[in-house]
Amino acid sequence: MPTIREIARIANVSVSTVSRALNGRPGVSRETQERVMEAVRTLGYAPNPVARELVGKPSTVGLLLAPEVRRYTPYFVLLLENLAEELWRVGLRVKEVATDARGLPLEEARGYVLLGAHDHDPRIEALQKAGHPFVLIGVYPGSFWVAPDDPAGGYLATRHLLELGHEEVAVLTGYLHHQAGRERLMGYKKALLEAGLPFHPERVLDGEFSALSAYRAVRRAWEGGLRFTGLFAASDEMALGAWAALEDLGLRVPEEVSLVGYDDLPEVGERLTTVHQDLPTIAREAVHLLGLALAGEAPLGKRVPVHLIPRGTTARRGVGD
Amino acid sequence: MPTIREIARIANVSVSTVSRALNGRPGVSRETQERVMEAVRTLGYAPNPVARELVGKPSTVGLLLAPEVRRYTPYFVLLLENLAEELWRVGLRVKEVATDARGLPLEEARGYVLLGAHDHDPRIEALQKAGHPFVLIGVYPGSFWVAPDDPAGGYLATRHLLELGHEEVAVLTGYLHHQAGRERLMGYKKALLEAGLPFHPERVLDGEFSALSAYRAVRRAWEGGLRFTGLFAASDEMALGAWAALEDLGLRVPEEVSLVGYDDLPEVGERLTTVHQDLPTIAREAVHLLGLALAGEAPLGKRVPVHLIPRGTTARRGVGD
DNA sequence: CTTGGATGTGTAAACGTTTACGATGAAAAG
DNA sequence: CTTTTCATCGTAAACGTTTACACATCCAAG
Repeated sequence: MPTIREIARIANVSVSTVSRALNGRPGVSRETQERVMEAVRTLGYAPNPVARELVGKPSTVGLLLAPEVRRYTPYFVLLLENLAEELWRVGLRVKEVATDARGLPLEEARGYVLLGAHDHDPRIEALQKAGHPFVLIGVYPGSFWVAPDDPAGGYLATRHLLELGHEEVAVLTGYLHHQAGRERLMGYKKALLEAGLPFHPERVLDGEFSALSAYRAVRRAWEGGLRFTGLFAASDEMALGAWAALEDLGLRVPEEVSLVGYDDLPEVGERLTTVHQDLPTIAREAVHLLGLALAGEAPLGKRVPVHLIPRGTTARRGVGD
Repeated sequence: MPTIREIARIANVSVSTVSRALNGRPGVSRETQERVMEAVRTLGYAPNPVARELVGKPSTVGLLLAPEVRRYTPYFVLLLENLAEELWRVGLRVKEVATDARGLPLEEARGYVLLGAHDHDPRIEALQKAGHPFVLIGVYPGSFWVAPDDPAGGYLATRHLLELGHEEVAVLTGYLHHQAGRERLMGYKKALLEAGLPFHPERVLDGEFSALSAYRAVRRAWEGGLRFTGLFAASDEMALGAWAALEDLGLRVPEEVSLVGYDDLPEVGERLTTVHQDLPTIAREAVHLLGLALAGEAPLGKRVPVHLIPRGTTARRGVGD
C-alpha cells in the first residue's frame, strides 16, 4: 500500500501539502494540486483510515437508519456491505449512529448517509438546518441523493409481463410512504398506460416489504376473487411470500401465474425473474456525492439504472393450459 | 480516556513494560505485573484499537457466519451489536470474514467468533486443527463456547402455558439441526414430562426460524385438524408468523390460544409474552472466553440464564369462553 | 525602498500503541 | 574475583496521518 510519503516524493512536495491537497484544504496552488492528484492516480493511493482516525479526525461516516430498516432486510444488509467497501476505498468507515427525537445524530461523524427515509422525513430538514453533510439513498431534490431508477424498474417488470401476453397483472407494493414503493408502482402504471390497458386499483396489493405480509395479501386477494396471470412484487422478499401463497393456493408458477421480483438478492437465487439493482454502483455514487457534500458543493442527485433479468418464474400466457 | 503512558506513570514503569504486561508477553516480573494491572483497574484503562491496529497488530476479531445467518435475522443483528460493543471495550473490533470451502477464515484476525454453526459443522474441527483461537455461540464441548440456556428457556415457556391450564400445547421449532432449535424443543418435552402429560409428535411444527414458514406451518396444521390452546414459538419471528396465522384462522390471542415467543426482540414489543435472552451478558461472556482462548487456556463453556416475561399473549385457559 | 499582507509550501510534533535493541543488575559459572 | 548468563526493564523508533507553526516568495501599499 502506498503511503502519503510516497505520494509526496513522486509529486515532489511535502507530506503536509499532499494532505492539504487531498482534503481540499486551502493553501495549495492549482498546479500542485494537479501533480498530487496525478501521483495519487498512478500509485492508486487511498488514505489509511486507521492512521487518520488516530490523529483525532473522525474518519467514520454515520449511518442514520430509519426505524423500519432496523430490522435489516437482506436488501439493506447488502447495500450496507457495498457502502462499507466503497467507503473504505476512500479512507472512511461506516458506523451506525443513533439519532435523537429531532432526528439529529447523537455521535459526531465526518458525514452521514441516510437510509430508509420516507417522504417528509423531518430528519432531512433537521440535518440540512444543522449543516451536517449527508447523502441519502432515495430521491430528495435540494440535497445530495442517489437512488435506483425505480420508476424504470417498475416499468420494465410490468412490461415484461405484458409482453408475455398477460393482461391481468397485479402488483404487490411496499410501503407507499416510501419513495421506492411509490415509484415502482408508478412504473407499473406507466407500462399499463403504454399498453393501452386500464388501471385497476383493486389489483394493487399491500405487501409492506415483507414476505409474511406479501403472503397474506396475495392469498386474501385471490380468495376474495381477484384474478391475475401476472404478478409484479416490488421486492424479492415479497416475491418469496407471494410465491408461497400461490403454491398454497394450488397455482403453478409460472404456468398459471408469472411472477417477477425486485432487487435480485443472491439468496433468492436462480429461479426468480427479477429486476436487478446495481448495488456497487449505488454505493459508489453515494460516497462520491458524499465527497462533494463534504467539499461544500451544490446539491446533486443521481439515478442509477436497473435492468430486468428473465429467469424461471415468468412464461408466456397460456403456456400451462 | 487514559492512555498507556498514564498507566506507566501510575505504576511507575515504562510504557513498553505496560504493553508487555497487558499482552501477557514474557519478561515482566510478577510484582510489576500486579502493579500494572492495579493501575489499569483504577484508571479504567482500555487499549485503543486504532493505535494498536496502526502498528500492524491485527486488532480485529473475525466473525464467521453460517450461510443461514447471512440473511441476518433481527436476533443476530442484535447479538452482533452487543458483541461489537463488548469487544470495543477490550480494545478489539469486529470484522466479518469470509471462509473458504473447508471453513477456514480467508482473512487473518486476532481471534474468531463463530455464529450460527450447526451440529457437526466441519468448520469447528477445521478451526481447531488449524489452531485458530475462537469462541462459538452455541454449545460444543472441547472448545470455547457460550450459549443461552435454551433447554431452560423452552422449559420455562412451556411450563408457563401449562400453569395457565393449557393441556394441549403445540411447539413451533426452528431448524432442528441447530442446537438452539433442538434444545428449546427439549425444554418443551421436559415440561410436558414433568406435568405428566404425553408428548404428541404431531404437535411439533417446523417453522424454520422464519415468520413466513411459521405462518404456513401453523395454518396448515390447524386446517389439518390439529388443535391446541397453547403455542410455544421458538423465536419471536416465528411467533409473529404464528400470530398472523391464528388471526387469519379467526382465533383470538390470548382468549382462544395463548402464544409465547423466544428472544424478546425490542421490535416485537409490548404485547408478546416471551422468554428474554440476555444478549449483553452473552456478548460479555463471549469476549471473556475469547480472551482465555487467546491466552491459550483450556477450553471452557458457559451457559447464560434466560427468563420468561409474561405479557399480553398468554392467558388462563378458558378465559375466552 | 521598506513594510505588510497574501499565498504557497515545508518542518516537526502529535495521536497511542508495539517492538527491536540496549542497559542494568543479580545470580551462576569460570 | 572476573566473566557470563539471564531476567527484567527502559529508550526510541516506527506505523500513516493531520496540523500548528515557521519560512519563503511575491506584489501592493505606504
